[in-house]
Amino acid sequence: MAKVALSRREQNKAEKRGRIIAAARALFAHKGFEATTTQQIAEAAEVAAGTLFLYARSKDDLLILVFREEMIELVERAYRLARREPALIEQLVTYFETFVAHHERDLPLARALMRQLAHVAGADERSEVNELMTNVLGRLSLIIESAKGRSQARFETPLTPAARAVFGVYYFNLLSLLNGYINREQFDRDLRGQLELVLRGL
Amino acid sequence: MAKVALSRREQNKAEKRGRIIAAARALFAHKGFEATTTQQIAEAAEVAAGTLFLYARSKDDLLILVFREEMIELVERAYRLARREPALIEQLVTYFETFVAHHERDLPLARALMRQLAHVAGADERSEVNELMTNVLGRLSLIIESAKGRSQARFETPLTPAARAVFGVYYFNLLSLLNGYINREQFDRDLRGQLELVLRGL
DNA sequence: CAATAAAACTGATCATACTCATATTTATCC
DNA sequence: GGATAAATATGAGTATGATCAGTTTTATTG
Repeated sequence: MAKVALSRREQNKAEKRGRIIAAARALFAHKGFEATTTQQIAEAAEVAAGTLFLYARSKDDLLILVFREEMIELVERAYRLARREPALIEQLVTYFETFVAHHERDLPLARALMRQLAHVAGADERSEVNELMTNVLGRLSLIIESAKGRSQARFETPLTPAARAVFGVYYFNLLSLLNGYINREQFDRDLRGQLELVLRGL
Repeated sequence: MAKVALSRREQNKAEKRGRIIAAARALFAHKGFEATTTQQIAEAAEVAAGTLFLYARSKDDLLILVFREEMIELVERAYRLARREPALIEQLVTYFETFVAHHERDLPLARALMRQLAHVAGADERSEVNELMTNVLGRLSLIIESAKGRSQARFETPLTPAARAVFGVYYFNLLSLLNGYINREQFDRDLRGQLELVLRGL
């Protein structure tokens, strides 16, 4: 921990930020995203209504604030679990299923979060989301790279495009799940089937 | 045209609907989606503020109203253009590039539209969006199926999963473009590279 | 055609995300 | 440590998407 010499100001800000995130997380989980008002979050965090918008550009932005650390841990865990699998297809399935299992705890909220991730507002938000995506795609690249060593992927396969293609497949299926076009069972089947297809080629 | 025997009521509704769509389209194009108020649309369409919400459940929903027919034609045109190509990879690239060329005329609006398509509100909207997606994916399936006949795709490749996988790849790249992570040139390169990858397998 | 019912429309009203002029708190300087 | 500047917080105010009780228009019935 390199948390030395936090000035009074920085302490207060960090503390307030923490209260806001905690309040937002609790209310979103309890009442849902739309049903939660920014007033309620402000009250629960014991800050004024306007203060909220010094820490998040918008209500939507609160979602990113709330989920950022959570997502970083999730990606880490998904990667750890995926690495234990011997076959590339299982690694990919495990990686993505770990995400979905997490999202399944609160599908409406995950839906709101995905909406926000897919519609970044400005430069600041873009770089935040980009950081997260880089993390997710980076792990995917590592998984694919290691599969090359086990002869489960061609050596010529470029890692970044491969990771992005595979993620695209996952993402579209996730949207189908979150928007109620398919259920979890179908999602599992579809994802696996499509990933197999991508590994083999059409 | 099977437009026989429109009752007075149906006539009025169709006319009003048309005015609302036209007004919304014009204002969105001219001032952008966020900067356009529902009041302005109502005024331009010469209906009361509340009437708007009898034709669209929400402001966001107006986007779907505005773009539905447009999208149907676009898919048709993209399919026609794609069929002229001899190679599967070129067919896919052409199909998707036709979409993007259309979206490029107004990127912010396309971004708003994609956001809405990815976040359907209720059952009615879901079926509307579903209809559109079925159309898009259906054409994709046809393209892939015909490639089987030319030995550019395996016979065993299941069409629907293949179409969905390929679309997923496109969709994720489209989001990157719309959110400003990449520019058009990069998009073109990335899309082609990733589609080639999916055709060959990893 | 008058009476009744059903559908469609209206616009004042409401709820709430977000702003901004003002006040308060914290840091800096001599 | 008092004065000044900078950063942060406040909450009343604003803009606007959405609602809904009341009105108007259209259809139906006898």
